[in-house]
Amino acid sequence: MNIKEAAERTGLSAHTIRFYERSGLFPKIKRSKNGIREFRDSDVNFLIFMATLKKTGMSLEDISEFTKDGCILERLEAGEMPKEPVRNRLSILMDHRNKLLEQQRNIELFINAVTQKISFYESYIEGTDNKEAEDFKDGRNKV
Amino acid sequence: MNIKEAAERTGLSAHTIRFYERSGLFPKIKRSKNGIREFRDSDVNFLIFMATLKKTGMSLEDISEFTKDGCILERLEAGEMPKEPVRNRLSILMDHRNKLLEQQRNIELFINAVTQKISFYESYIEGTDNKEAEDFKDGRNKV
DNA sequence: TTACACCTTTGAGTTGACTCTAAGTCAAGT
DNA sequence: ACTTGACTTAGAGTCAACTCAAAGGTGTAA
Repeated sequence: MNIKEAAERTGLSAHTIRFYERSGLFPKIKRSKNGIREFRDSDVNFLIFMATLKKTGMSLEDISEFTKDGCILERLEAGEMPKEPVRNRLSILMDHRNKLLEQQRNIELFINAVTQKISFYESYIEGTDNKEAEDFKDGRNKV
Repeated sequence: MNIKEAAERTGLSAHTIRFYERSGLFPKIKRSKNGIREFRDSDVNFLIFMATLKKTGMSLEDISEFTKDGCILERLEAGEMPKEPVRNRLSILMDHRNKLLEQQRNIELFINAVTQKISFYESYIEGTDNKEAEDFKDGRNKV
């Protein structure tokens, strides 16, 4: 498929995909004889995974560290993959998973904080008294 | 307290705090007679709340929309706060909470995806067979 | 009094991540 | 043959969010 369809499927713009390739964020895409990129399903899946790494806060630099050894799976299946790059990927992914778990905890805490603030403002607008809101006003949250 | 201590307590740099004030991200901090910012605990709490909004993905622009009516609580207590700005804050917070809930769902999905990839790479390194890893290799994840 | 460690300002520089422009190629349709 | 709409490149431009620099003020301590 061409870059336009790949863009549609990944939710990235064609511009962005070219920019990513130039920046070494993923292995070079195969070209047709006139130099046009021909995306396979697996390329698109790779892009989608990268985009998800991105969405969950990984920097492009870290992503290119992750992808620098190219498409590992094909070589794994061919039995010609050294273990070192695989270990490298593994440690990047494990670090990222730890970050995600922390993010998950933070989000939960913050949802609670926001919910408290919401119920405080709500009770003000409704003119009702609200125990939670009163607690909230104890000076730790003068906003 | 001075800006240095406020920086330590909030985890922001003094530079960043000045930059935030300049950008209208929070109500101007009171100054001593020689123009030095004097932070109260409530200012620091406000900053921490803002920093958390930031950490959970709110843009500075949206944060300043949130804070543009200044320190509401003081005026609420004095009974001199119109309801409109409170409604405005409420709707910003509710939008943000929705985003957070979505983020929470996405992170969970992605933790699962990463965990699968991790167990695939692990089983490769250990040279063991792994049903999950085999499923994973079905062509949807050629990475 | 001199040194030091703070503080202040404005404006410029940096970084990351796009996003677009200009100038051009190529293939298919009318 | 010509138009249309894809594609290509290198390099420039944009935007958010800092981050720093220069030049100077203030207050305490030896």
